[in-house]
Amino acid sequence: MPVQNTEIADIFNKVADLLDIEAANPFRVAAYRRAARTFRGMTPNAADMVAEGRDLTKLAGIGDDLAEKIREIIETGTLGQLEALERRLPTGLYDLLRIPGLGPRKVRALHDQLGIADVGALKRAARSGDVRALKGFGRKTEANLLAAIRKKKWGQPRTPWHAAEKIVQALVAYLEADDSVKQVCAAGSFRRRQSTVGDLDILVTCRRGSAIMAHFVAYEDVVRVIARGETKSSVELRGGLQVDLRKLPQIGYGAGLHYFTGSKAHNIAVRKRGQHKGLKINEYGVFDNDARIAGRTEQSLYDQVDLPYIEPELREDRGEIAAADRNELPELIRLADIRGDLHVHTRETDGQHSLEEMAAAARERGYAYLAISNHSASMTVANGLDAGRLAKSIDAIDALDAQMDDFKILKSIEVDIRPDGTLDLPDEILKKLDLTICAVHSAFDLSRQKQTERILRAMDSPYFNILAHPTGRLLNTRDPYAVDLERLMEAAAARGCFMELNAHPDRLDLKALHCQMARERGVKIAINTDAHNMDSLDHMRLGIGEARRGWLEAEDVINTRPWEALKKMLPGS
DNA sequence: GCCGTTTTCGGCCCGACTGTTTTCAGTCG
Repeated sequence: MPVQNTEIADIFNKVADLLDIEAANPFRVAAYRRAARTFRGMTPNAADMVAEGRDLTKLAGIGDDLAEKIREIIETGTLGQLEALERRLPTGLYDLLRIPGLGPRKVRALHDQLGIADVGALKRAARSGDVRALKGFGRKTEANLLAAIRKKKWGQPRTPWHAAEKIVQALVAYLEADDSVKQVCAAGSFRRRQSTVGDLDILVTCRRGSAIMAHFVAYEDVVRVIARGETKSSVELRGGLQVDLRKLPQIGYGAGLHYFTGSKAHNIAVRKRGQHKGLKINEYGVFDNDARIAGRTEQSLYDQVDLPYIEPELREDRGEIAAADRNELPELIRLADIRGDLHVHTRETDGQHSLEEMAAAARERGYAYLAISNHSASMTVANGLDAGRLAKSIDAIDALDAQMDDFKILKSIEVDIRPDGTLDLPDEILKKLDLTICAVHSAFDLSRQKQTERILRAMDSPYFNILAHPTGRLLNTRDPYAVDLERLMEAAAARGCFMELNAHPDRLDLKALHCQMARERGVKIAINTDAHNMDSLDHMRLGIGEARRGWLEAEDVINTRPWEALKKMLPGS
């Protein structure tokens, strides 16, 4: 398998970490981190770009030197510079850097003066009181380090967006209950709708003399106050999530909201744009010399740098600023654009509710249609349907559908793609369906090439319509299987089939970056919930969030269309 | 190490809070 972009990013991040500890020029360190970020957020494979002879220095933050290092990584799988660094410094220092409160300077002091090379050694030194004796350290630092090690805080998994949303709702309601509070808003990666969030950034504006920080740290779920100041406080909640509260002046609310929404890369790009115009942009406003000229709203800030408003979901410095400059920002899809769900299960297999109940629940949500897509036979653990049971299910759907005049129930199946690339049910029964969802549920560990060929072969079937959860990832649980998505997308575009954005909170698969890739290649997406019960139909909004991060417009999504229009897009109709 | 609306050299985004400090470095976002 060719070297992946994420591997290049990892190597550059490691180089940056070790150079940082060696106290190299901080801008040199930043250059490696910026390059790492470029590769983590890029869809074309750098290895392919090199093979095609494309110029890597056209990429943001890549100059001659880094381009050469990228070529070395692609050819050898490693970087001599990193190996040299790792000969000088123990690799256990990577873990030390991840401990909150330890940055490159302190890690270096621990290593040089106490010979500490890993977390275990730090723990022993802190317990014996050696750490507090170092210049720049003290009793409190030592105690904080021990506490952090004990809680393994640095390895904590990120919180899924939907779990963060529950926490946000409760906390926002609590803050709003304080009479002095005027506005409350959750910013950060939560507002950008990232599928997982590392911490929460809550912003407030208050009346004069507010005691909001005291109110905040008194919240019942707070287990630890990390920092408490006039305008900023940080706490840890039960469950480990860190929440930062910032108090903003009303006059700079928009600038603060922009700043704390991020992403960091987007902010830097916008601020640089301001610099070119002689303006200073910070969390308090837009300043011309010392005069504030904008910042009450986000719009006023974008106005000053001659850009239209950019939706939070797009603020990743992945082309949105250039697109805004050309006035070519996408008009992002909204929940109200969705007309039906094409992937739900019933009690017939592993769902919790009946066909009638699921249809009624879909109708309640204002949908015009619902496709019943139960599992196929080889999913024995889910009581998958064989041809006989599917035929009966088809009759039941037809019977119920006949009773409805303003709602359509569609006959579908989530048919397994077998390891050899054949579909799990015969064509004779598949042809009786309105559409099919095709899915990989087994043999996740095939080589990248075999997995890709397996799915490509399945796509050859005239009854292949939608590829379900195309990478199989489960957030915080299972990595995506190895597959060449670019080839799959090219094939999907050529064969007129579609890819799913599975809105299940642990899947969100395709992820945003891949949605953007599909859009660029003209592959349309179906956003489906994979609901196994009525309530889960509401996961659609999670899918919409991910789709918006992936630049999708209503036009790019097939289930924004009336059924008659969608039907015409399916092969064979 | 990158990069150019003043630059091929000399800049590089910016501010709050903590802890260890008598005026600030380090960390964090």
